[in-house]
Amino acid sequence: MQKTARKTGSEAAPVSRLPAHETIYRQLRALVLFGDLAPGQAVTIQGLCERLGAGMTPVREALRRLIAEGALELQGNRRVSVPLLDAGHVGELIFARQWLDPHLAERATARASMEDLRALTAIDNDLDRAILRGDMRGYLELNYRFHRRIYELADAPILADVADGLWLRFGPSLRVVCGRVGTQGLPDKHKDLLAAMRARDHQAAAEAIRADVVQGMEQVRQSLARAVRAD
Amino acid sequence: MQKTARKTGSEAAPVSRLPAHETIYRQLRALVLFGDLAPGQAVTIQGLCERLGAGMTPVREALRRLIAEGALELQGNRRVSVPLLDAGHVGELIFARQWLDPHLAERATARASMEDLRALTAIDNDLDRAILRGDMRGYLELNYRFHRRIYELADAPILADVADGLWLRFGPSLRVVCGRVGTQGLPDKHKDLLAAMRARDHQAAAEAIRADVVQGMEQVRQSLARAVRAD
DNA sequence: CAGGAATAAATTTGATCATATTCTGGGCGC
DNA sequence: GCGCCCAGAATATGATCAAATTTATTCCTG
Repeated sequence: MQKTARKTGSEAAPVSRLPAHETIYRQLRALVLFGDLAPGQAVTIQGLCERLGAGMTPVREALRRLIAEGALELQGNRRVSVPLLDAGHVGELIFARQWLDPHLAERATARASMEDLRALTAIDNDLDRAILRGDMRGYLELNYRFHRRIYELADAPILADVADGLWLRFGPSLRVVCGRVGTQGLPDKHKDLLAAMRARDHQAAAEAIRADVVQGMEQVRQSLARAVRAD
Repeated sequence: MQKTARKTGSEAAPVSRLPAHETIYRQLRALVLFGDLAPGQAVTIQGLCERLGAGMTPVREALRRLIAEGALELQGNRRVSVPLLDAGHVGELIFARQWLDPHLAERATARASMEDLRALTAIDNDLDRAILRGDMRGYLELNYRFHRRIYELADAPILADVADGLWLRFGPSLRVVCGRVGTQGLPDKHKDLLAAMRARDHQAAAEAIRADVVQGMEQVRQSLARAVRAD
């Protein structure tokens, strides 16, 4: 996906060659995905222009993109905000991921090279360290990268796109859960998944990822129900 | 061009107050969905500005949105084109719809009012007339509206969004199929589905929609394989 | 006279455009 | 064939216009 096709051997400035709307998009996406923007929070175009130090055209384009992906929503009249999920929405996300993630994990199990598995294991080890460190942001990023890597390995671009889009929808709420529970309370099934992938056991891989997804998403659902009750 | 609304006391123009980027998006979306743009065809911003009689900022925003939804793709350099599907992509779409559409149909069956069912039946009757008339564009639009209505009735906004996004991806190719086969060669299972929904038979509704989806998508896959062979 | 609701000014924010700048790709001369 | 240059297209800016929310005022009622 790197479009830094220079014919010169050394690339001194690979990042500045990216269009501004692309870099803005990535920054904004990270802001949503890792919870720097809270659910329900309103975002303004001009506020983002100042915050990210950019003109308004690139910001507007990035916003349209995020809105189309469901990461942001425009409420009634032209205002943009981070979506607030209710129990029904989380139920939809659970249903979707419970079907999508196992399928992609099966495909990834069939296709992953030893090198891929090593890289995946390395991410998971970093993830464990982030948990022990109590580094919530690191946990969120590495957990995302772990699942994202599996999507990429599945070699199914459309389904991977869909799965990736789902992450953008519950990212902000996941951050809220971590804020309540702490990183300790979020065990995962990554070890089971990695073992199954190494053994090329499709069935076990699908079951491991299903358990991981359900566990994490149910925690989001319950945390959300608790928030409503406390309201 | 629709700026006919004055700020005079009487509010006579409720609809024309839509932003330009929104109307541009809808026009462009229809262009993609109903095959006025062929797969592989390149689109230029300035060309669209002239074609739709709009400034370039709204066009750019609409394009970003369509690209994010997978309806268009930007190839390495900054050119934008209608995606060309291969067999693998169609396989992914079949897999996704085979799971998503039955689920949404089940939910719609549980929730649809008699009024909803009458409206759905009316759409299907119009669809039949379009087929008899040999009106391909009408067929494509009404078939889409039929399925789209079911998504809406399911009361699952996120899953409906995902399903809707899938349509944007195979819309152009569906048009190509119709161009080869003609409207006669595309029977559907809508009658079975409507009967099942009237009887509130979830199981039968899911099965009917599954058959409809598989039948239609397999035709796309085969037509596409034939195109490759002829290439 | 006080409280409140409706209305009108003001400010904030979004939408659009015209234009300047940068980048890509192709043609021409060497 | 290789490199330079030019046309065309995309990107990005800031100004300007319009809409919506907020704030302030006023008038009516109890």
